[in-house]
Parts: sequence; C-alpha cells; structure tokens
Amino acid sequence: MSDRERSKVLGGLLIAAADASRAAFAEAVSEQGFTPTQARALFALVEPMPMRSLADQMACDASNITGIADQLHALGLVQRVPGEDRRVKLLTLTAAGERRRAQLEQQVRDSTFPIDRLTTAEQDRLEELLRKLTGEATAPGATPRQPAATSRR
Amino acid sequence: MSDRERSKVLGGLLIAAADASRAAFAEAVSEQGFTPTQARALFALVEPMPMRSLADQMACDASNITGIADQLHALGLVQRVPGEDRRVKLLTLTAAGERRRAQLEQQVRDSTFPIDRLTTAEQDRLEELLRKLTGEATAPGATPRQPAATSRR
DNA sequence: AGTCGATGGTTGACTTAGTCAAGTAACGGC
DNA sequence: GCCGTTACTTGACTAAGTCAACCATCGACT
Repeated sequence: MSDRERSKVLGGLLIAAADASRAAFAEAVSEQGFTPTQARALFALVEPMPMRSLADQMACDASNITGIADQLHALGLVQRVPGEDRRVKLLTLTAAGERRRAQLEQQVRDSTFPIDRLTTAEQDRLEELLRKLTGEATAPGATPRQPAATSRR
Repeated sequence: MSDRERSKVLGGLLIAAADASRAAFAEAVSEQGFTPTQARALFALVEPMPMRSLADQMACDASNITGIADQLHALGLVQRVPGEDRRVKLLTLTAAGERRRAQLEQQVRDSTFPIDRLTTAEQDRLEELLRKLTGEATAPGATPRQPAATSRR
C-alpha cells in the first residue's frame, strides 16, 4: 500500500523535475528562436546524417523528421544531400547552420538548469540512480566515471 | 566544459526516466480506456472540486478543464454541480465515476513502474535529490521524513 | 443602490508534437 | 527481372496546451 503511494509521489516528483529541465531547455533555445525539437535536431547534426538515423536518435516517427527538416531548411540551416544509397538524404548543416548551432550551444552552455542545484557528487549519485531506474548499464560509452571534485557554481 | 556536458547528459537521463514513467502510467490507464490527463483528473477528484481548483492542481489553463470535464461527462463519470458561488461548478464524480476511479486506482496499483526497480533506500535518496533539484523544501506537508520502514496509509 | 474590477467557466482559433496509413522510389537478394 | 524491404514524403488525425474574447457573477467601494 504505502509502497505504491510512495511510487506515485516519487513518480510525480521525477516528472516534475524533468518538466523543469525541459522548460529550462525550451526557454534557453527559444531565446534563439528555436523550438526544443528543432534544437535537439540541430544538436544531433554534428555531422551529416540520414533522416532515418535522426528519427532513431530522436526516438520518433520518421515522418516527423520530414517536417523538422523542412523547417530548418526554410531557415537555411540544413540541406538534404543525396546519399550514396539514393533513397537516403543526408541532413547536412549549411554554413549558417553550423553558425547557429554554435550559438545555440553557447546559449545552452550559459543557461542554468535545475540540475545545477546539485553538487557534482550529488549529480553522480543521481546519475547512478537514474541509470538503474531506466535499466541502463552504468555507462553506455561516455561518462567513464570521474573522481568528482566539488564543482563550482 | 565537462561540467556542462555532464549537465546535458544528466538532463537527458532525467527526462528519459520521466518519459519512461509517464509511458508506464499512460500504458496502465489506457488499458482502462483513459488518456493520462483524464486519469489525472479522475485521481484528483477524490471530492467535488471547482474546475478552477482542478486547473490549478493540474497546473494547466482553465480552458483545458472544460474539455476534460466534457469528456468525463460524456462517459457519465462526472457532473457539474453548481456551487454556492454561482459562478463555480463543482466537478463531482457520479456513482459510475467512483467505480471507474477505484478500478483505475487498482490498475495503477497493480502496474509496475520504472521506479520499482529501485530499493526503498534508493527511492529515499532519489526523492531527496529530486527535491533539492526542484528547489522544494524537504516536504510540502505530506511526507514528513520517516525512517523508511513499510509505513502506514 | 449602482458601478466596476476581478473571478469562474466556456468557446474558438491556434501551436507543438506525435501517430498512422498509404504512396513513391530505390535497394538487394534470388 | 521480380519481390520484399527500406527511406522519405504526404495527409489525416489525436492529445495537450496556449491565448484572447466573452458572459455571468461576485464583492468591494463610493
């Protein structure tokens, strides 16, 4: 009984925390005139990438990508470059796209997020818990567990 | 550099965890034919409540509630009972509404959520971190920090 | 008493994000 | 050369939420 109630409260808390993070992200990128999804796409496009891959990476339907690509294209930020396989189109940042992406990255870097309220040690602990919660292994490749000094901020 | 990157990864992790929780909830309630928002409304309506209050509690625009109330009314689960203040309408569960609500509660109780992967101790720790992260004090009134045994209620 | 600003609820137009099904074009194995 | 699969597009649809405008009522104040 109580355990279940607990789950519910905690779930709510978790979702609230995530929403706050999302909102902070949305806020940051909107200052550059982007929607969160556009921003996510821009961030994903470090290098040319088939639309299908982008869909996978953003965990959404492929048909979504068409629209996002259209929007970013209308802004002159991406191009559809035909791939070797002539079915695929490689989404590629234009020069302007690279520029905007860098600006956006700076913007996000300069914004503060709810997570910044935690010390590095706490962040470590949180990461561990979240990974266990989502059923992921300790680390997927990045994040090779660092000594965790007491961060600034 | 690393601190900021860290934030980003962690933020993603947090959001992923929340999404998983949300999905589990959506899955559970959809088995009873409800959307998550309908379910949230149903859960909130332990007792008759002005639409405005429900909007506050669900942290959404009042105009949203109109629609949700309409849907639940169409299902015969709620009624708009005029309040003392004749502007307000008290959303009230019908007998059928009470029944469905109970079933739904059972359903949710019986479903497992990502959070259940954590031990009670881990859940405590997570709660603490999340509260700090969202800037909340330890507890808003409920949850007066207990020794985390299998508690009452 | 009467006026007026604030409040509760509704409506309609709009946005974001996502799904799904169907269609076209190209790929690759047989 | 056919056929099943894959990549992208399109269009219709849904869930959810925002915003502005509106009506009725409230309550405070002159």
